[in-house]
Amino acid sequence: MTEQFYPFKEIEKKWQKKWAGMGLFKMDPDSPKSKYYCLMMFPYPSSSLHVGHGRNYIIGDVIARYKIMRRFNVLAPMGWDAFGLPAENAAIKSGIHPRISTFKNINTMKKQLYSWGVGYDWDREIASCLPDYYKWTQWIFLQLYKKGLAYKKKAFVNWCPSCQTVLANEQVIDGLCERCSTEVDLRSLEQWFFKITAYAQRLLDDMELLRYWPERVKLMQKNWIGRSEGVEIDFKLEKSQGRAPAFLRCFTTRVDTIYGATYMVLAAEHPLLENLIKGSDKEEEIRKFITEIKRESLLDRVSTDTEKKGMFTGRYVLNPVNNRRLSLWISNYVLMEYGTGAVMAVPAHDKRDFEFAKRYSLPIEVVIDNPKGHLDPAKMKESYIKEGVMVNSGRFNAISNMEAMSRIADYMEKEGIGRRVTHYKLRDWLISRQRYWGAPIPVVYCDRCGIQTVREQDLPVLLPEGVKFKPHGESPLKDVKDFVNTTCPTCHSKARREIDTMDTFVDSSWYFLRYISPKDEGKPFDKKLLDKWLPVDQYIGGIEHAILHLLYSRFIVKVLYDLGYVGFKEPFARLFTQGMIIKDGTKMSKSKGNVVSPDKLIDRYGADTVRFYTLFIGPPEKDAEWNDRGVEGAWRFLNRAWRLVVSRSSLVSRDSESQNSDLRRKTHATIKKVTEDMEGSFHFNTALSAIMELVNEIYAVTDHPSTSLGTDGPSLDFTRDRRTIPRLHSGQASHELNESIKTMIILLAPFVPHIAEEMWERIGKKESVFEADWPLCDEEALLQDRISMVVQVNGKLRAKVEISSRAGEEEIKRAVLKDKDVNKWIKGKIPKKVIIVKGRLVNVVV
RNA sequence: GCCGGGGUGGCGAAAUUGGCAAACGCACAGGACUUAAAAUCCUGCGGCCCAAAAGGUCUUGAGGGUUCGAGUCCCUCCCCCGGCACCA
Repeated sequence: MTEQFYPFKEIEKKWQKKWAGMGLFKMDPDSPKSKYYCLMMFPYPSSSLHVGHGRNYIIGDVIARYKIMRRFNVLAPMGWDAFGLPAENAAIKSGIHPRISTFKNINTMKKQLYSWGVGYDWDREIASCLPDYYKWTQWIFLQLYKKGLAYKKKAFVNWCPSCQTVLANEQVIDGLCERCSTEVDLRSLEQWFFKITAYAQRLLDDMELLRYWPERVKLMQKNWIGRSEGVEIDFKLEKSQGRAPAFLRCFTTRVDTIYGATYMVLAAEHPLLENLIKGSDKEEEIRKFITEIKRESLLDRVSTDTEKKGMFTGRYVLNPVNNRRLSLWISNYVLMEYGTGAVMAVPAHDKRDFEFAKRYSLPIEVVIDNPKGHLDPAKMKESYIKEGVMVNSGRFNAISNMEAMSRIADYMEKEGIGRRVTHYKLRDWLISRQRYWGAPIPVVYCDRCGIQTVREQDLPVLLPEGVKFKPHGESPLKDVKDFVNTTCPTCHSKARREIDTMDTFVDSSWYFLRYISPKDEGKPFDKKLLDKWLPVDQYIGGIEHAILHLLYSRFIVKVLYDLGYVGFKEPFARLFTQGMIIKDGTKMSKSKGNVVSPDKLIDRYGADTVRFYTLFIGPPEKDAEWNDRGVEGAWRFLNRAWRLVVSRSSLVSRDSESQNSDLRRKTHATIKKVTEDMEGSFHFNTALSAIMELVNEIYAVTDHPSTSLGTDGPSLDFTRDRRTIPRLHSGQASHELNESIKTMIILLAPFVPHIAEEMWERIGKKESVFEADWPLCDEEALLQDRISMVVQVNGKLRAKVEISSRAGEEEIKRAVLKDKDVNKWIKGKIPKKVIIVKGRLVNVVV
């Protein structure tokens, strides 16, 4: 008895072994071919992968395999983002060291990747938790420190009470911890920062180099960096004396509205506030109010829904353009983190100022009038923030507010009352973590010499093994005496080590550089090699890293560029962000219990079926709903293609000339479509559809026992099986049929590599299908003698006309106007116009 | 609130970028093969009118517009998803 279905188990094992043996994914450093660096975001080693994760690796594998077939020298490495909280949290519960659980997980995941048929150059594997890797993470810290880009300061930082550590701004989502969704506190702590703000402008400017990044990712980064241009203006304090400041500086992007300022507001954290209220008769009351605001949670503080509360300080400032006296307020709606912590309030033209003014009955003055209807402050229901004409603004009246914006700024700079400045929302990157499972920050504190960095030759600062994991608000490393107690690298007297570890995003901000020389013990990377291999040609990963990882990596590479370590400004030339796999309406997660494990599916249908379905489910950049029935369809198709090959020796087309040329046309149209999808959009779903159409066509032009000769004809493996197989009357397969089957196999290879290899072998090929030439589309084959043109009458589809493909416009027109269906609709009227779209359509207008 | 991305059959989705809407697949229905089932092969499969066929007619979130022709372009509006958000 022959197999009921294609024997995927043997096939997959066989070819996975062969690829490893032949070094299909080994990058050849001496190859003369052009390089292609195909990179997938390295995963965090969690317990196991589900089919949603699989999508990422399968997409990358398809691209890598395609590029191998196109004769590129492909680098497709894999590694592990192996430091991080989940392993440490598990350790707290189970007592098992994070290193052990991490490597156990790595092993599981590696097996899964292998069983998917996903290939990598495993000789280049890295894990960020290994000393030979984090040594260089620490080295990068030292380079930033030397450049003044790593610094320690006391600041209000985000603290997650559950994770017991600080978090970067980027790791706080809606005031909650990105990891555990616990509400984040603000704490004043001394912490290490990377000065990413020094690169804000360049991170913006260099987006020009990111032509092949998704627009939305660039927009998200732009938004996050949040550049805004405006004017800083000094407002003199009325009756300033004693320790009270002489003036208050505020920032505005709407300097055109300055004549409409009716009060000023300070943030509760404003550093000059203390001296302003001292001695005021309501000092106590104000102080109480300030404390109250400061106690508001971060969440409330930054929410637009939070009620605006304010209190008058009893003081006044003077508007420098018109000397108007403005009352000075404190409110929760002004934040110290942005601008100067002081805002000139223009209720007529700012939503928040309007709300506040209404609540505290502060004056509203219109200075930009609506050209569509005069604004009356007494009747306004909301602020007017659109463009308009300047009014009540002294010498700037009657011009457009857009023009006034630059003219007022000019005037202020000339008079020395204000100057143009640019602000960014981007904050410096807080990299200290009070946790164990991370790279130690290579810093030593000496009572005599102060902060000292560890010397490069003393790296790595090893993470000690014997540690109590339970967090207590400070790094668990604090309790490891052998670790903490050290000597000062400068004066050799007793000193203490920094006990915080680095944010794991530091590890992942440079890993793609290490793949180029992963075993180099003397340096983190080799500039010459790096400049050859970078930037990454294709980076593939999830959209969730649009800001965090992708922004940090860009920053670190720019720093390394400035230091002369690398010769490129951007790490990733092309970025592809794949969509999530959804199940039952939400993304797969263990806690929701909706994960689909690939292992069972691979066991039942084989890796190729799972790959096929994952790729066929929809365009890879979009989210897609997983449907187990769809897997069945992929399985059916692969068997259908398989039967074509195993019965091929007895397969012949019906002997018609025209069918042969139809088949050849379909074959070459498929080559064209698949190649376009591979080179352009990565829309593998349509590429696979096209191959399915080709298979359908092959079936259509061959005969089947059930419809023709029954049991006559050459016998073959499958005849005892009752299944219908395509087969011939007699004779041999036509050249066209052979070509189409061969083409089908090659085109399928990047997507379903195991079955493609086996089919390739079964049609008598000795070499691997990945060594075969990718077929070229013969444009000539696409041409047809006669084509069918669609005919519309007044834009409505009314007929189809068969005509020579070489027919000129006149000939087409004649043929169309002769057609009886067309005439039925023209009803003797004279055509006003006949529009001809060549090769496509004719529209007769009457 | 601002900025993106969407809305097409019962479902996943296609549509050479302004030219036959629904390719390809799933589900479903009918047929062939089978004692039977599974598998396989073939056929059908947006709505409405018509007994059926032929034919007609409507249909891409809603409404309007541009055009010989609109899923695709423009305007107004509704809904879903994502990002940012008292950012001055």
